[in-house]
Amino acid sequence: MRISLAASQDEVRRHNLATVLRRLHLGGAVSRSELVALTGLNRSTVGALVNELAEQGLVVEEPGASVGVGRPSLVVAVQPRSAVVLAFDFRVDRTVGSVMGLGGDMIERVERARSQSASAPKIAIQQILDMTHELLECVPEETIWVGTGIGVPGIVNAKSGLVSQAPNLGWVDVPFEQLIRTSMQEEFGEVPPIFVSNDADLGVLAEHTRGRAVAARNVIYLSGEVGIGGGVILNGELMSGAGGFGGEVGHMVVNPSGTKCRCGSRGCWETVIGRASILNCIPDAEMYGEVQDVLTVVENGDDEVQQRLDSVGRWLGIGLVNLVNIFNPEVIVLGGHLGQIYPTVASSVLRELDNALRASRDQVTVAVASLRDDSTLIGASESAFAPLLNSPLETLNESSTFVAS
Amino acid sequence: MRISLAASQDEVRRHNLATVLRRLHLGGAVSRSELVALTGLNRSTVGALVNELAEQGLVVEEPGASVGVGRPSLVVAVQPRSAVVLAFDFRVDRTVGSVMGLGGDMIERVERARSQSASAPKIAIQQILDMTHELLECVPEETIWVGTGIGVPGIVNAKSGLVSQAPNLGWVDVPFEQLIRTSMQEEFGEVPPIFVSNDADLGVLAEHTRGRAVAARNVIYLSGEVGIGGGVILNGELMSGAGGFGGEVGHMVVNPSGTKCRCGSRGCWETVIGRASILNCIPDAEMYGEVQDVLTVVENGDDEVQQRLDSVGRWLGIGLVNLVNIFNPEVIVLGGHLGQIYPTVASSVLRELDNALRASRDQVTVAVASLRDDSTLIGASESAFAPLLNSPLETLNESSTFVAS
DNA sequence: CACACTTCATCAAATATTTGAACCAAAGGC
DNA sequence: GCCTTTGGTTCAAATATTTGATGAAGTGTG
Repeated sequence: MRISLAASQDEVRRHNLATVLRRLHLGGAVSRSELVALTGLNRSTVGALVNELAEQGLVVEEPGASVGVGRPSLVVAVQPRSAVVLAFDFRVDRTVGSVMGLGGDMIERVERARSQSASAPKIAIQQILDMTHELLECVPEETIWVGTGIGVPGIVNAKSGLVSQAPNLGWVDVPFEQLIRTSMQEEFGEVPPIFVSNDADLGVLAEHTRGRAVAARNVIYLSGEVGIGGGVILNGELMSGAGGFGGEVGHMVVNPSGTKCRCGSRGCWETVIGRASILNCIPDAEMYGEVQDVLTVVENGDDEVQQRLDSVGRWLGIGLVNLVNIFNPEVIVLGGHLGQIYPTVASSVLRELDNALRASRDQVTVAVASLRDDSTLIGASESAFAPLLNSPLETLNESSTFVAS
Repeated sequence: MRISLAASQDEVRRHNLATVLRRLHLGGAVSRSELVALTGLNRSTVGALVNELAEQGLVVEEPGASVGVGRPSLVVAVQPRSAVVLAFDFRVDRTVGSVMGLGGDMIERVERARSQSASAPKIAIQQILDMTHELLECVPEETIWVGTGIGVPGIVNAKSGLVSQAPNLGWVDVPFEQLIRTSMQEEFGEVPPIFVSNDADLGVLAEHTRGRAVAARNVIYLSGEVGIGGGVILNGELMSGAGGFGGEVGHMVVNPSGTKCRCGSRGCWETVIGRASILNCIPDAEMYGEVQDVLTVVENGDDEVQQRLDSVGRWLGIGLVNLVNIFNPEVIVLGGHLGQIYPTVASSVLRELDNALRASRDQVTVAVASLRDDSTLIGASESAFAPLLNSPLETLNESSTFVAS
């Protein structure tokens, strides 16, 4: 039987160091004395920890402005250019890439279109390599590259980096992480770890750490891209499931007598609230239209289209009832086209939501993603920062060879 | 913003002590050297930890049988009578109570029937008090009573012990924990902590710690009592949600055009796989029949009833598809009447289950609860042992006044 | 039956980390 | 200009794990 590993003394040090660095990365600059209050540690200990992080170049200390009587406390902040990650949001029609500094600074952001036919892994990887070159040039010297995070719209085993299924890309069992790693190694030599994850999982991570759901510990994020992806955070931790495939709420069956879904099942949620369902609200829009077109028509007072859109809203609500009953979350964050249409259909959604069990219904809020188009991108960067935030010294040591440019 | 509390040295000690005791409680007796291997700690450290637990009377050491060359290692085992908990499974038609010793020993088990009309909290509490008297008499002197766990078929906030809704009992917003505590205090003086939880949450806890799903870290338990309850363990931890109301999968809508559910919604899973759906497979059974009656009819070769039961099986499968897609669990454990009918309808269930996403489908196993009728009871005892297993010394100290009898 | 060999428990010393107190530095208030 | 308050620094004390040495308790072999 497995047993949670026992802790030793260096574990304590590592944990405390990680706690301090994570606080600075997520919450921004704070004074030393606030750190003392937040961590519950002794002044001396906090001092030692901050000094260690400062020696590593990860943080800087500056005299703070005096707020009242007494000696002003030193304000400690992360050094955004000390360690960076590369983040990619690999979408169906384009790839977005960025360099993010410690603390969440977006140092550079580039976007490259990609025709739907050019989704073959080989081409995809070449594109990412090109962008990597471009992005790394924006990083000052001496900066350490600690990792790369990539979001993919498909079913991904985050541990192995294997993309099991990505219907919108036409991928099946693509060992994406491995492919990227070998290509990068050919080009750059040894590279820091690469993390491939489901886009919605990264979306919820981002909205939880820097978006609409920072205050909540139980969050559901729904990505409306082409299909419907889902990411779930429970008790502050990303839900992954046995193989990292958890959270595929788009293929929750809400209407067993409904239309066939490409997953093989019938009446999946995706079939009634996916992008196509919204475009279908106006005639002939399915192939070329945009979600915004539908919203414009509604704004112009077309009652029939409004009613069709409300129907989508009702289905959205029906699925949300299930999620609320199952997860009892504090916040449900809607991204992509779901976030776009929500203001218009909110009343329909909320009316359905009242069918949820009262106790859970009372605790939940439905909201639109506040990071907008960058949820996945930011989540990707957070996933790549995770090792550094979990064990700063060790990760820095291992990554110290990856000095950018 | 919240921050995970930093660790100090005594935290380490507490954690290691807890690790060792938990291993002994869950996995039974092991030699000291095996503990060294399991925990990764040093021989000396393990020795010190075991000694401390032995001083507290929680464990005993005995010379082990020699298995090969070399000095035989001491075998360390829990002292089942050192610390006990009371566990109650509060059902619709009866209450089951037991005293459990450390290590999971069932020292005594009693059962009291209760007419459905006698479910008023006042009567319920009197029954529990009576049983408490009876159970405590079975405990040797000097034994420390560290807590009481109670499973209730309803929506419970485990933190506050408030039963928000328990339709089968007719309860709404009953502060069960508080009521029991005050009554117990009147009778016994100060008493150790009382934990009230949802019955299915305790079911999954039990099957995960001592039942069908010990090897898995992602488990779903479905209790088929009157309605359908659900308990979920993710990454080894019980999923609770924001208010402890999570896991109510019985009210997942699987058929929006279906029949009205008593929760107010329409087409909940409970309406198609609840006890009533099964009894409805044979005529006039709804009010007085037993699930076993239906199975007997099927065994006798009644094709029509078999087909009706298969239909229930299909609905079971449809809901499981959702759960598999959403949670990606390793094991789904069926309890209560769902466990009873499963052998008969397995093929129907599994056929539907093939509609789940392949990656998740391949990883999941459907099984019948191995603890049978005692899942909730055993889970209740584990919930009451939790504080002791998390911080042995502190809990023992606080509980030391509650010497049984 | 004695001796070598293996494995394990125990003890003292070493190491590492947090804690707490004393002391000093820096600001505001009177 | 002095006092009070707040906070950083330094150093000894306390505590937990690890290391290494030593002896104990078995098996196996000649």
